[in-house]
Amino acid sequence: MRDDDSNWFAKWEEELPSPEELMPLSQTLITPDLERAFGIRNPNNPPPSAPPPPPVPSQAQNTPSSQPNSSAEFESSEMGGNGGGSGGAGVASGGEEPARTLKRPRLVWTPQLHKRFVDAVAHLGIKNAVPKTIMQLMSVDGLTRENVASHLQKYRLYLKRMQGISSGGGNGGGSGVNGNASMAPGGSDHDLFASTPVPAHFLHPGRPNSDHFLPFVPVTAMQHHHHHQMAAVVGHHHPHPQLRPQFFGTSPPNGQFEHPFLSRQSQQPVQRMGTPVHSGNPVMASYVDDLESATAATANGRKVLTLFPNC
DNA sequence: CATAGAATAT
DNA sequence: AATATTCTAT
Repeated sequence: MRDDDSNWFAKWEEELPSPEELMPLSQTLITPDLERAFGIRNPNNPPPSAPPPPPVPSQAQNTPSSQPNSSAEFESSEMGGNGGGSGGAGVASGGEEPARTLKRPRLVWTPQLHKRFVDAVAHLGIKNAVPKTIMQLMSVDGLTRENVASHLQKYRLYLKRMQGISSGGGNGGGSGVNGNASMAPGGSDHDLFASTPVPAHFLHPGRPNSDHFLPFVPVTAMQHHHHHQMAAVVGHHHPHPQLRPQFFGTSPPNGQFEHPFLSRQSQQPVQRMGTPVHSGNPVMASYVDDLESATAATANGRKVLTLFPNC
């Protein structure tokens, strides 16, 4: 009589690991608005018709005022009970913040994004589930290793907590929002983590098992029509040459197929945005920061970037 | 030197 | 509380 939790589990697994479904994990954090604002385009998400050239001030050297204001076009996603909302668009204005050292808004992990995260981890296996790999597998443009690492850290704590209590976590259902706040002693990420079921192997430390599923499928599909904006965020501010998993599939010029995740991407000075900040550092390309569809309200002046509205 | 992980800061 | 940033170990 205690196997009722195996249900949601199986269900979850069923719809989860479809490599083919996962492969095209190419979501972008950059919203169309952002693309327009920056004059950048997503090779994956080319607009059907040529959009009118927005009065983009073209990159102006390092003008601090180049702060992309958040012109958030709220998706008007109806959320249950959201009263209020973000009504006003805060035109930040004001002062010119030193755009130098642009700081990117905090990434908001939505259930969808988290799902991708968990899926990636599940496919990689705990052993290979390291930030970098996860990040690559997720293929979420804009997502950084640091973002994933931070989330991973917290996720691990969550898992530990669950192991401690062994009771579940069940939520599952999954259908949408659930006002379930369930257990978790002293926990708090309920809603988020609980939204996504946890793979069994995660809870079992010692498990000789395991091969998970197949290795991977040769990524070839990348042009699928799926307008699903995943999330948007990020910029960069660190002297860390981040790689940009934008085009993964496509036959490698090497003629050799390699696992996308294992592929050594090293640092590719991919300069793709229309922000040729030539302030002296050709490698420093800060980009994207703005938000759209946001429900995140500001809390304190801290600009928050929110991901997709809801599922 | 780069990355993972924990610790710490915001 | 949720993320980011920093520090340390590998």
